[in-house]
Amino acid sequence: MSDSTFPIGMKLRHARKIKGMRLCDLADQVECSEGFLSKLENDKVKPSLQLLHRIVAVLETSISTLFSKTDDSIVSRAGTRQILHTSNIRPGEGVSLETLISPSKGHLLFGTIHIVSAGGGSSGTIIHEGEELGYVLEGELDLDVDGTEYHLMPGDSFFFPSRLPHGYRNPTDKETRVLWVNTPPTF
Amino acid sequence: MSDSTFPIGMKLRHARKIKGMRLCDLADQVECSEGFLSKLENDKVKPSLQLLHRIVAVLETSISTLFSKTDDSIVSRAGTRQILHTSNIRPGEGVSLETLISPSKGHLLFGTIHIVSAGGGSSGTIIHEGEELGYVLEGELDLDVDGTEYHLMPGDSFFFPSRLPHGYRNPTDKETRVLWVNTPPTF
DNA sequence: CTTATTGGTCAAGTTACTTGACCAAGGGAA
DNA sequence: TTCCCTTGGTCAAGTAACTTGACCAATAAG
Repeated sequence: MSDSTFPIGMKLRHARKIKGMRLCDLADQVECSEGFLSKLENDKVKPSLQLLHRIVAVLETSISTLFSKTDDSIVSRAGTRQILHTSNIRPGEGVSLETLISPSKGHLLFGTIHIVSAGGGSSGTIIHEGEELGYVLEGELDLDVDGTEYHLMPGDSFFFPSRLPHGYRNPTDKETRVLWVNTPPTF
Repeated sequence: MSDSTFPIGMKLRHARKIKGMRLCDLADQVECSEGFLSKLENDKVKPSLQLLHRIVAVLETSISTLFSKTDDSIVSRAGTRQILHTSNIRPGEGVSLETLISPSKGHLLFGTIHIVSAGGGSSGTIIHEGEELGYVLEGELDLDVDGTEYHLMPGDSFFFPSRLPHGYRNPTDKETRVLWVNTPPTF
């Protein structure tokens, strides 16, 4: 039973929740039984590779993501974290990401510190599934969610479903740092 | 019915969930019916002030907190947030939770600021499903995860699967504030 | 050809919450 | 007083979503 079973249940459940599906919805689309999916999400059965394939297809994730080892460095120290510059990827945005959780996929949570330089901001309002939670550590931020703009000061926080179109900008001439957590990386 | 009823239902539900109580548990302690509490949390009835008093006593919140205006669901401002006291923790070991996410059902993310008073901390290492992410805003924290202790300073962060036994303590004589996000909301 | 094991199905059970029917107590107005 | 009506509840049946146990077809092994 529970020999060397890799615990993918929780990840599957999360992937399903992200899509707002019930077990019966998923069972419907995957064409298997609801009960089996329940047992699967509770790590009480092992699925066939074929079935698993159909499941990850519907949930829009991948088997490799599912089985990737979740990084176990528990604590990350201030100043020691990997910093990614989005301008290396898409030029001219002036946003850096300090990774709180090593983005080794398969996590349910994803956390970064958005370091938004003066005048910088996000570009394309990315719309995806999941939820976003943020907390302004330092500086100010103009956050635009679903057409409404919010001016945030240190200590303010925000929360919204990722499906709402959203973007942000730092209107000041000082750097802004925002702790940003969202559900899953979708890698 | 829904005339000028201030919507306290969700806040009550949230306060209850924080304490890990079911409707029947609360009904038991408050000495009223489960059904009435359900309707109350769904803003379908108005309670007597007496009953409400007993409820907030058990949930360790206050009527004034309950009726304080929570602004828009997306942004919550520093200093305006609901504060809950956890007391399934040993008495006198002050930990308060400042809720970042205005309580609503079905969220994937749950975020609070743990305000740990000098010498305070969690007691029973609670084990549940999901993942935990934290960031020390201010003060210091001794975090114990799966038998290993970490001493955290401001700006340090941590991340671990909730299934690992964990607890924390503030070893200093200054208040510590930790931004804490987890998934799923404590059920 | 038996006998086990694997990968499932199906329907009954459980949990936690919700809802509708009802009811006792108090407070006017006639 | 009696009648009615609102308020603040109770109680038990209903429901949504998940879980579990019994079982079964199709290989695989002896």
